Amino acid sequence: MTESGSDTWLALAGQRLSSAGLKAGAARTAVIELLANEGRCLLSPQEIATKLQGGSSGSIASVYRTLDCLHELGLVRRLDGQDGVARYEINHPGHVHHHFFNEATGAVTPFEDQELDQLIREIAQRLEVRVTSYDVILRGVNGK
Amino acid sequence: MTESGSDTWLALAGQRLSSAGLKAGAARTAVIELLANEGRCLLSPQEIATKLQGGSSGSIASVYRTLDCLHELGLVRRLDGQDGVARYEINHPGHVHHHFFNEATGAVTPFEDQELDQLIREIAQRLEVRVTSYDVILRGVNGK
DNA sequence: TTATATGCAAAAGCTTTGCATGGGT
DNA sequence: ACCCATGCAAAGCTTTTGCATATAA
Repeated sequence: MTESGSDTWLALAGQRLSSAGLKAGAARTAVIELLANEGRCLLSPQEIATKLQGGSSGSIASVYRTLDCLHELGLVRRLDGQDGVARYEINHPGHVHHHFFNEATGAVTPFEDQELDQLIREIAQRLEVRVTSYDVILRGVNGK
Repeated sequence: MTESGSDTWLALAGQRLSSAGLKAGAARTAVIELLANEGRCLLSPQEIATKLQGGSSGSIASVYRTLDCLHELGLVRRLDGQDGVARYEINHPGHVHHHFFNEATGAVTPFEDQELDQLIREIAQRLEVRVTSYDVILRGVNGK
């Protein structure tokens, strides 16, 4: 049985965190495990904190600190929503997806498109820049 | 002499605002004229307010209200930055551009790519959605 | 004259930070 | 032992809102 995406991400996270000289505390571990399980698409810090409220660990401050840290290490992607709330999702190397926001319902639909990713690489070449991250955000409504 | 882009936008803005039953006050007029002159690429509300401080009109509240209003009418585009600040630029119909953020310097480079815009239309079709707005955000550094 | 616009100040959020305590290695 | 992590509460920010006044049409 091949290793699941979550497991590889979890392993990568543990590796990078210890490489950075960081120690595994209860709150950060809880956030990371939550992300590994259900962090595939855009969770807000508040949502994460709420989901963690069952356990004894995971103050809102630690959630923010953990997300900051993971973002700096390239372990999560961050999207800043129009509602002034930042949302995060795990960053799977070589497995990018993008987002369609339904403005009528608020629903978010992730999608992939290799052609799009390829074209962006070409654009980066043309601009003579090295792109370390990118987002494609579509907004609209269903139908047609 | 052909009408400049700013003038067409200014005309369109006046038209849509009055169609919406809104009245032309000093503060909003000042913001709109500023945008027409130098609102091609990503200004923050604070920057706009500062540029307006010379005149007697343009409190920060009115700047926010004006931008909100223009955004609802589709007259400006809005991008939410990673620093928690929303930035606006005039929305030229049929003249989309996107943004490269240099993470080292903070500089923003706008770019256009018709192939990209076309591909996004195709993706919208595939997803069976009607896209009313979209952003492509590149981040990275110069070189290579 | 009536509905909208404006400015000020207060309020509302989200996010960050200081500090004392607890925990990993 | 030493350094990092955590929680709480306070502070910092951007943005929104209430309200009285001024102004466009």
